[in-house]
Amino acid sequence: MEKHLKSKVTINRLCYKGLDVFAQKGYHNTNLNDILRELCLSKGAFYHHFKSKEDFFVYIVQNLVAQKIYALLVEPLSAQEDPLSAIMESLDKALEPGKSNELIYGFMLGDFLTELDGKQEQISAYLKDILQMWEVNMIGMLKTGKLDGHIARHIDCEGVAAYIISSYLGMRTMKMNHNPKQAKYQYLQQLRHYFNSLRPTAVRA
Amino acid sequence: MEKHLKSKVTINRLCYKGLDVFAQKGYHNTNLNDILRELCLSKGAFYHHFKSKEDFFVYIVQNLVAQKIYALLVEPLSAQEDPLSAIMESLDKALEPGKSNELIYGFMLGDFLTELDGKQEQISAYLKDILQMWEVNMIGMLKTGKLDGHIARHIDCEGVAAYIISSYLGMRTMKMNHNPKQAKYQYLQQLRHYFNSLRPTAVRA
DNA sequence: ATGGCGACCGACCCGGCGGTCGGTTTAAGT
DNA sequence: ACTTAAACCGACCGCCGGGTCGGTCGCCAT
Repeated sequence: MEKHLKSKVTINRLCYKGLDVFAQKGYHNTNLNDILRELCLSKGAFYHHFKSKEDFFVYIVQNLVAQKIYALLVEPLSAQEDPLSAIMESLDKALEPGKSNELIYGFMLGDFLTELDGKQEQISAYLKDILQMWEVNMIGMLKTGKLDGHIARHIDCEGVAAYIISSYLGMRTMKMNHNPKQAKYQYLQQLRHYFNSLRPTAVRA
Repeated sequence: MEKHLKSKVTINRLCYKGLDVFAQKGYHNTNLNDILRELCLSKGAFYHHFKSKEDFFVYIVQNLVAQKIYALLVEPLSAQEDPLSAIMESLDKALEPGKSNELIYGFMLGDFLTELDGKQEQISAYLKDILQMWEVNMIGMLKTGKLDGHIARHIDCEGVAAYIISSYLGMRTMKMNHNPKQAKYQYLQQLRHYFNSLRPTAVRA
């Protein structure tokens, strides 16, 4: 039974380190040797647990990334009655300069998609699935929010969700070097302006 | 003198095809052989004109991409007195499903940056320069627009510019597969809402 | 103890691709 | 006409990195 445990530990070490390196360098730029050297593991160990580099990556995406996205960005949307406040708060939290510095899960989704779309359709399908999970959930919340009077009736919820996610993903590309603190503040500030334009009282423009 | 001309023609063919392939497949995924085969040129021809793949790429970015960005997204900002209308119109035009289908120059800037940042600092510096040219220009226009009463006085122009560009870049990542017509419409619609929240009359929210 | 199997090792293979280099063609100068 | 150098050719190199494979070690069941 200790065998089984050791296996799990190794797989976990591989995945977390893999996520780290993939997030930093992208899929193609990452080579297994580097990961393995840092973990003091061999090629054999890797290919004992994973079928290929692609298999490895997909495993990471479907487990670590998807879970984190859900916990950070999807699930919190149901916490409040007002969807715009809920979105605001979830993004605020998601942009908190986290523990393992710079591992902002929403961002890397966009990065991977950008890199792999076109080529590697297989993989990007999984990535798109995750993004879509986020999107449809947000749309749903916006729609109920509209019924509850938190959002003006003429607003296109699909468009709003797409716009929010777009700005969130694009922010990473823009503000990579700058200090994250200020970038976050600026971003949330503008988002707040935008949200105000969606409120029922702010109709007529 | 015909020699010189022929050289220019070859360089042009290489660059346009290169831009095309780079935009589709990204920097690392693109290999020179493919480009050369399609153009019926040899390795020798390529390395006669360019020092390396990186040199080639930078040349394309600094010439074709930078010029196009300027013509499409920077220069039009000065065309109107109201910066928000000018930005709106420039993005509208930039998103027009263009001639050589799918060659949306603003997008590929973001794509390249996403792929190359971290690794390839050299190249991404050039990319960032172009983005920044766009950004500072937009900020300038917003500030004069504020003085002219087109924008509310409490608005943070830097934040607005960053937010606009972010949403523009991020939109590509999100809406890659969907029909561009609808995506464009949705995007511009939301941008309009956002812009309304920046107007002086729309203050108080 | 012993057989077996799962975890792991690391030398090796091999294809792809960036880059090189000696050679050939062709246009331009004299 | 002869030279010169440019544009261009394409076989070749060498490295890098994903993937393979025969082998070792040690836990566990019988």
